[in-house]
Amino acid sequence: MPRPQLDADEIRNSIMETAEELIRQRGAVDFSVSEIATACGMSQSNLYRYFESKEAFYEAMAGRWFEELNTLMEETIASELPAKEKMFAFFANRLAIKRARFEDDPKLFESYMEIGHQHFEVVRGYIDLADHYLAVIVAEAMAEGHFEDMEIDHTVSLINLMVQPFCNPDIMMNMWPTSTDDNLRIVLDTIFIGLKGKSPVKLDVAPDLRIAS
Amino acid sequence: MPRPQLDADEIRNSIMETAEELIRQRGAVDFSVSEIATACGMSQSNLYRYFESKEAFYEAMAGRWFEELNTLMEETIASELPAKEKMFAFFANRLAIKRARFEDDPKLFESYMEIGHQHFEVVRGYIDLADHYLAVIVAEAMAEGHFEDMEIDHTVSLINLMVQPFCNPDIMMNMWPTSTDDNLRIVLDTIFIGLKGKSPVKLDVAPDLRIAS
Amino acid sequence: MPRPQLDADEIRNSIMETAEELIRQRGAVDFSVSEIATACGMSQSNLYRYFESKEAFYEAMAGRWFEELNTLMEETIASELPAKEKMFAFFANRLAIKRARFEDDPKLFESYMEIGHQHFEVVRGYIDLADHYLAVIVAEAMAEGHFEDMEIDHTVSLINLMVQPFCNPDIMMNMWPTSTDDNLRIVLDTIFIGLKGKSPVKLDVAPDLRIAS
Amino acid sequence: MPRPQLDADEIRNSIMETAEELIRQRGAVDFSVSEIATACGMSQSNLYRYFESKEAFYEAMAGRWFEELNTLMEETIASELPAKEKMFAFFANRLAIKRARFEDDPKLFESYMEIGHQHFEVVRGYIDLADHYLAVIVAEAMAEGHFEDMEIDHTVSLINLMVQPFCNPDIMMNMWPTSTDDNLRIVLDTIFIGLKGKSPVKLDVAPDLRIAS
DNA sequence: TATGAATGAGAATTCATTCAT
DNA sequence: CATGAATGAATTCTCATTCAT
Repeated sequence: MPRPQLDADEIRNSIMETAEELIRQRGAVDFSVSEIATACGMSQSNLYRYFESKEAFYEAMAGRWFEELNTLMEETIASELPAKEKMFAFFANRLAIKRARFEDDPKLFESYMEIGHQHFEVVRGYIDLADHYLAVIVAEAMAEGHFEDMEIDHTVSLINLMVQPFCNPDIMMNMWPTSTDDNLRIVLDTIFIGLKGKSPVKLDVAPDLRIAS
Repeated sequence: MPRPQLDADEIRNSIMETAEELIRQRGAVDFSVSEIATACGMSQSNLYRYFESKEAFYEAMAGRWFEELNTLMEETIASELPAKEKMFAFFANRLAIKRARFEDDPKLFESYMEIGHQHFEVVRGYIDLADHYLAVIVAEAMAEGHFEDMEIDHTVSLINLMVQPFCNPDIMMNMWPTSTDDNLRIVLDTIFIGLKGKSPVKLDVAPDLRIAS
Repeated sequence: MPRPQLDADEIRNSIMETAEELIRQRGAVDFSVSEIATACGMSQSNLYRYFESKEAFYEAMAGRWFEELNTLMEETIASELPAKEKMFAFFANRLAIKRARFEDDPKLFESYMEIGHQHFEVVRGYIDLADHYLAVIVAEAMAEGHFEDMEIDHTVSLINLMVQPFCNPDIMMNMWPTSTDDNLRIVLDTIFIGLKGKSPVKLDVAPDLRIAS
Repeated sequence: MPRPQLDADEIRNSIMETAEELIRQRGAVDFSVSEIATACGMSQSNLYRYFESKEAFYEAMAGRWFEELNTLMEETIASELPAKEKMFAFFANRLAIKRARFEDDPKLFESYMEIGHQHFEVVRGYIDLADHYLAVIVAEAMAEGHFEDMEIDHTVSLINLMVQPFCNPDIMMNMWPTSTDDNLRIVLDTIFIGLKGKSPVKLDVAPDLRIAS
């Protein structure tokens, strides 16, 4: 009578939780498989039952970071908001989560950043996905008459640039009090008002961060 | 007749230059002592004549990054400018150097960042020193009547916060076009005008980054 | 009511058949218990119900190779043929099987050779047994008047030597078209005619392989 | 004053000699780097100073086996003999060496065979080289009027086939007394006399091993 | 001053094997 | 009868570091 293998995922998760605990204590740099295994109270070899390789483990850890964010993005995209509100939600929802995480444990937050830097493919995947979704929203916005005379890719990349402080955790970490919902709204307002096809170039020169009261 | 030991320093330097070259080519992650040694055309063991350990080597590399910046800070501090101008110089001078370095070789710049992350004690030392110098300037400013009713530590940390985009290379790397002299001046103006003891708290909410055209 | 334990043997057999399939696909080198288990659609641990160890499994595989050959040898020995015919049958019967196997799947054949090399004890057992049987036949032949003045051991080993290309699969693999029934008969004829006690040494020089059209 | 690094090759050699000793004692299967290292009285890590990897070590061992044989082949090729004599020398010279080695230590011989099986690329290289040289000789023979109406590749492969028992150590090991100079000469005679373009196909069927008195 | 030689600790990974269920 | 979980020993390989010369 085979035991249910349902726990596999649970164990995987509990391993990752333990690993998080480890990270909380000693940072994310350079821990060895055996260290994690010990922390989990199991043998190295057994860890390999749950993660194909150390690399895979790190990927899973990175994935874990993005799980909730991904769900949120998808939900936002699926919602029926008008384009501008959808875009706001798109950024604000995720901002809220990141902020919460940071406030919960800044050091852990930073450690996840580090993992992200070291396993950038995973991050890159998330970024690409987010870019894709943003493009979808921008397309909707265009259908509603916004961003006239602009090309969609150009628009997406400009928005991405201006919105960095509310997206990019590296920056957020350093500019914490600035990365607020309020400022996000101001930036998006500016974008929706100001971004037209006439003078896209000016923006590279102009104050791309006219973040205001 | 023992030659002056100055050679040692020269060699140390040339090693570090070679290492920089290496980093330029292949990033800063994970190079081994033997790799550096080979690049320098010497034996691993000989490297140990010049650096006590790999750790020490990295520290020296990190220190190297700050050398010029440190000198500049000291010179600025020693100068006879009025407090506000001194503070501007204090930040602008270093900003100029960092900008130059970044423009010279962005990848190398990033690699140094990485080294900095991994050997944060060195960075921390520099930051603490900069904080100290900033405190000195703030004290001078106070003596001149600025920042009335503010405590010095609080003032220093608030200034630090607002001035991040012109200081913190991690942020600079991401917000390159924004981290300009002009914007720096605007920020400092704002600080000198706005920073008074009455409502320090407001700043967390208020536009801490009124960076303008 | 315990079912007859015969099942066990059946399963053992089906495992080995699956293993053979595996070998057909990817050679015999270095497969792991878990690989076999997966191929058999069962757990590693369950394999241990049927084979005490990996070693035992390989032994069984090697044994499998010899099973049919062993039976054949025994039958031939038990038969009532005159010694010379019996000896011919002794070699020709097995040659036929090996040839059939080789022609059926040369790669599998080679893989079994490999297993044989790596688990030579099993092979050795078979060889010793064959030697023993050959000795029996030689004894019968002597009783019939052949090989006069020869010592039985010497005779056996000389015959063995000359008969290698029809016995030793390593050689057969390389000299396939030569290892025919016809040539076998010629060799045996030569042996029965030529092998007398007077000048056993001559054979080292003389035509030990007068294999002819 | 740097110590001479001349010894590197010597050490490499002495390691291989020790390894040979090891092989003599316990066969060639599956020894680990650490086992060799221990036998050599050095640390595993130090072995890596002399061989880039275990694979490289095995390759060197295999290469070692062929060194002398390669030299001999080259010398023979360079010699001024008539084609037929050159071909005889080509095979006989190497046969002599292999025979000597076998007689010196049959078990070691067998172990080298095993290494060869497991690192066939090296062996393959040698075989290809030998094929190439044989082709050169055959070309010379053709220039002298032999093998008329035959294609060179076909001729080479036919010769290779017939000459196996004097070339292929796997076979030699099993047919030791047969793989003599005398028989080699007979085979080559047969080849030079019999191998003509008229009926190349017949040979596959016909007595390719008419090794005679 | 500089070298080559050598090492020991530790890395990831694999695998045969055991055992409670 | 069969499973999944777990392990421990082994393997190859890397690397910072030391030391006699």
